Amino acid sequence: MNKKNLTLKDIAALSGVGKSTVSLVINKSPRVKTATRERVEAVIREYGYTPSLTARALRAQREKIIGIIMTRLDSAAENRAIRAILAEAYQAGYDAILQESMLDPRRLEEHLHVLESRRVEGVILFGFSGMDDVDLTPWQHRLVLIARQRPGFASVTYDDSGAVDLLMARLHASGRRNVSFIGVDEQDHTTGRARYQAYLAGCKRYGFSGAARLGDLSYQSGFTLAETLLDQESEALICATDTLALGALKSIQARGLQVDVSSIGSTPLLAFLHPEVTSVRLGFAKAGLRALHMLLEMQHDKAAGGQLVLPCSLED
Amino acid sequence: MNKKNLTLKDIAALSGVGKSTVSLVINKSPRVKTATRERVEAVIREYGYTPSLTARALRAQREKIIGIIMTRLDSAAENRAIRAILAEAYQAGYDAILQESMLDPRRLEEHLHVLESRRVEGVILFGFSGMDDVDLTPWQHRLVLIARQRPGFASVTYDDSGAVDLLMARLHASGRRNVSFIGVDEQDHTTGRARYQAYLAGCKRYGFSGAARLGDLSYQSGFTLAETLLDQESEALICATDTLALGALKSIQARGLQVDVSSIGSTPLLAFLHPEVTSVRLGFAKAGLRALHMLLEMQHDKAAGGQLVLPCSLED
DNA sequence: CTGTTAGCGCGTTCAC
DNA sequence: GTGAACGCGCTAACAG
Repeated sequence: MNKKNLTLKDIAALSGVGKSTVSLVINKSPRVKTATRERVEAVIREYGYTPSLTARALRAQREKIIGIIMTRLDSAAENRAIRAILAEAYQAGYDAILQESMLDPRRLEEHLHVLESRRVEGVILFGFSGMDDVDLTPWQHRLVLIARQRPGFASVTYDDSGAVDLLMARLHASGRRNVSFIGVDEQDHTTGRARYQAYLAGCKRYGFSGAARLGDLSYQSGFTLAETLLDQESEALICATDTLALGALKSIQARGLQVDVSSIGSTPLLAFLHPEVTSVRLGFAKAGLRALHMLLEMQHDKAAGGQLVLPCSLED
Repeated sequence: MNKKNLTLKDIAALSGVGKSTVSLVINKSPRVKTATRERVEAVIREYGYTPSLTARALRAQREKIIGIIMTRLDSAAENRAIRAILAEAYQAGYDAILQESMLDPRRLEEHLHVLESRRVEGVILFGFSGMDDVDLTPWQHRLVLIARQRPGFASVTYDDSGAVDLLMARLHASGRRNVSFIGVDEQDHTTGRARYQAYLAGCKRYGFSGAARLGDLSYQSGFTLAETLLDQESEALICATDTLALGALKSIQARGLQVDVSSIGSTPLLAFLHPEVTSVRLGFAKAGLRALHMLLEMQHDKAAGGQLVLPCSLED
């Protein structure tokens, strides 16, 4: 009853041919007589045989698997990137092993080790601040970083300062003078420092007044910071992420303030709850796609890769 | 330079012993002289050798991999379950291949086929309405369904009607008489029909008046339905999911209605944005955990499994 | 041109 | 502590 997994050899016996003939049939080699092919195919269908990718991988010295290490499963941004990656990888015949680093370098190391054991062909790694000490050298030519750069490594990054610039320019154009900012601690080099510094630079350039507060990535943080940062005088607020914006907007709404809020991420949820908010699209899905493409190219050409900075945009 | 993957054989040669000795060392067999063991271990460390799980799996006839097929990567509920599963699976030495069905039975079939090729040990499948025609027989003893039952299959389901009952009882206790409902089309048997029917039954039991509207799972739908369903007279509203509640609350807030809203899911986001809302915890994380445990037990004991219905709760 | 035999890839296991 | 067989599919070389 428990139809134990059939093997190529079994199929060969059942259809009265040699192992290799079955293999040829499976791999659609034209060098098999049609009659034979059909007989073998019939047997395969009848017994529901599926060749073992494990054996194939062993033989081919090549697992068609990639590892994806995200920081957090519930990051909306990474989610969108992953979705694009999974779909595309699937098309290319790859499967993905998913892991979560939880921003913990130790966990990252462990995960990389597992992926090494599995002989995955490549890794897509969502970078985070604490990972700078992790040695990625063994992966140099089969790893693509997302959201973070490292010399000598392929990467796809978002245009953090460009995104802030877009928002600042827009506020300048609409005549704002007072522009505040809610962001993330500068220990986070991208979402944190880069966006904050871009804000500071923009203030100088456009002559904006306004204050800034930095916290963590949670909406709670957005709320708390907004509470102390904003008052009746506040004209405009830029949030480093949509999540922060969601928190800040709660405070704004509760106090009935009139503030022009804009943020970065362009999450569907934010667009739904607060359509009046301008949010920059960083291109998460595209980032995932490009990262995967890079990775696949790097298989064939070690020189491929490079550091791609994705353009951001305001349009829908 | 390209330190190609070393094999057990290489290590054996480098340390001047036989393949099997290296294998014994790796597997911590006590039958190796300490001196030899240390020499081999030194070589392994020096060259950074990692045994191939692929080869091991082929030999052992057993891949320590499970497949997880979720409906949508961005489902907060599934996300929480997955997170629990990944962490626990990792502890047990398993890795997970993740796939997204997008509620499409065809995609589900394809994914199962891939998992079959990979010879995964088991599958955790997040059920959905359109999947009834998909033949799961070959997976009968190595698959656990979540959020959906099927005769003869192991499953972990949420207590849909129990959750609604909790909310209805609470409203009854606080003296409500007019209770409306926003749900999901009955084609969805669990989130849709079960919760809706529980609402109808509750109305009869407690003598509630109130109307209901069904739509899809989006917050847009929640909003739209609330717009037509609620008015100044509305006392209380039950939403089949937190997402719907989020949509409905937007309408409620915009119109300044006073409605006691409750829902099912207990998402952190909802708790943050609308702490006044009562939301039932269905136990997503626990569901994931239990599903994984079932699956692992089923490896050893075909008879394990069964249909577990998770209790829901109101407390934090 | 069609199909078979043999050996590989890599870690495990068992008899010697 | 070791060689050899094994698990499964691929493929070069070879026979009909």
